[in-house]
Amino acid sequence: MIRVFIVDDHPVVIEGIHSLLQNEKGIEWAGQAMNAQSCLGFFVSNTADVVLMDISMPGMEGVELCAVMKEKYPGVMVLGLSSFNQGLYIKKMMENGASGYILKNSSKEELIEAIHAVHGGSIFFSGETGEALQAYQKSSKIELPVLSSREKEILGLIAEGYTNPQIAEKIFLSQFTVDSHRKNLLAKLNVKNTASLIRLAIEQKLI
Amino acid sequence: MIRVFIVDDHPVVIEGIHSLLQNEKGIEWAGQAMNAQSCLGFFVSNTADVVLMDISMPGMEGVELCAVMKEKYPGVMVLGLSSFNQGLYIKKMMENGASGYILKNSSKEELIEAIHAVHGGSIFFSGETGEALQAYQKSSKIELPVLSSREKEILGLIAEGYTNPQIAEKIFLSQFTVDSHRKNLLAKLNVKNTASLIRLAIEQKLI
DNA sequence: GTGCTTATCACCCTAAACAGTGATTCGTTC
DNA sequence: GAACGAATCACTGTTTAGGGTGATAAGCAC
Repeated sequence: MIRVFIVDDHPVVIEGIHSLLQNEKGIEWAGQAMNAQSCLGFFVSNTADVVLMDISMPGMEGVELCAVMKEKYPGVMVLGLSSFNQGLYIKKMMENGASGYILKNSSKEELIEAIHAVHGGSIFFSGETGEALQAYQKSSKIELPVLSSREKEILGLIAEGYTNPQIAEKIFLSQFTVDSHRKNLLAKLNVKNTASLIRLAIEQKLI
Repeated sequence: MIRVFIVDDHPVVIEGIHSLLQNEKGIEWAGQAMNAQSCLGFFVSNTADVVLMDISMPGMEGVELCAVMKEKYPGVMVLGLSSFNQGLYIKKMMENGASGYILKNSSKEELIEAIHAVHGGSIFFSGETGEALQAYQKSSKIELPVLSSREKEILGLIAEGYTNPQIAEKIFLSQFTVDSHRKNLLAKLNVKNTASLIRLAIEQKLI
């Protein structure tokens, strides 16, 4: 019987996975937590075999929690869990001792396969995340360039759907200036257009 | 022994819960406060394991107090407490680090169960509040229109940074066609430009 | 068959985005 | 005080996006 614990700051995800694992033989629901503290609190007086851990919790809470858990309870296997496919986070999780990584929208079969694999001491990556990790390790050890506060401000407004003229009016600048900032954003983040910019910004939690 | 503290601006509620918890083994009365300042003052030189917190205090005092408490004393578990079953407040409380939520008219058994659950690091919702949260979270999501497979395909390519002419070449269509699909995406998802489109698509997990 | 949706293609026009270049001011750092 | 990055503004292009309109064909539902 594999005891599974989950840490995620989204109740819906907890519920969803709980219902997926319910009635699954060989798997037992150990408990749940919505933040790192709750998780650590649980393990003071309880234990589990596998911890499903959301790594995109506020700040680096997921990644740090993983490190703490593996230091205190090395026998507990950590399976990273996130909404999207992000190389940087996956890599950090693995460096901190995680045993695998799957997406929240994984199928029930994949989830259960991952839990069994990890419990048996294997490393498990769902197909997509494996590709992301490889892609990340190949290409980008690129530290995110530092964005100035003005650039972050404009990036946020772009993401909200404002055009350059609208942004210019909104924050009392020339549209030439907004245009410049926008081009600098594209250059700094090494993307070619708005679509890529917004996607990168969201994935890197810049907005 | 779980030390329970209560914050509520209604003396009657404090008294009522005090008497409910009196003589309950495993639970100790840590103290009480009638506003946020008093509560913070108490925790300067004292502590508790679980704080029952009225979130419908004047203004947003409850919600804000919750955030402050969890920042200063993350080990203290906050259990939201209110007369009404209001999704928005529940959601805000949870976002600010609360571990659960119950109604003031909950039974003694439910109250005690909630305190133990929260103290153990779990999340606890009384049945009704759970429904309210779900209802709220549903309503906060947009009724997503159905996208055709072609539209989803093109949406994905847009998100990867391809322009319309590039997409047209890639999937052997006229760029007029790609243009049409793109405009339909904007119309269906009710957004005005690429930035909003990509943001919505990611947030709604369309890509 | 009639109506509906999807998928395809076409054109016109305006607005916005993107590319390149260069400039001034201001504050900080060395 | 020289060097640097930030923030600002300016001009000129080309490309792309977005708004509007309309058409044809295939497939499905009633």
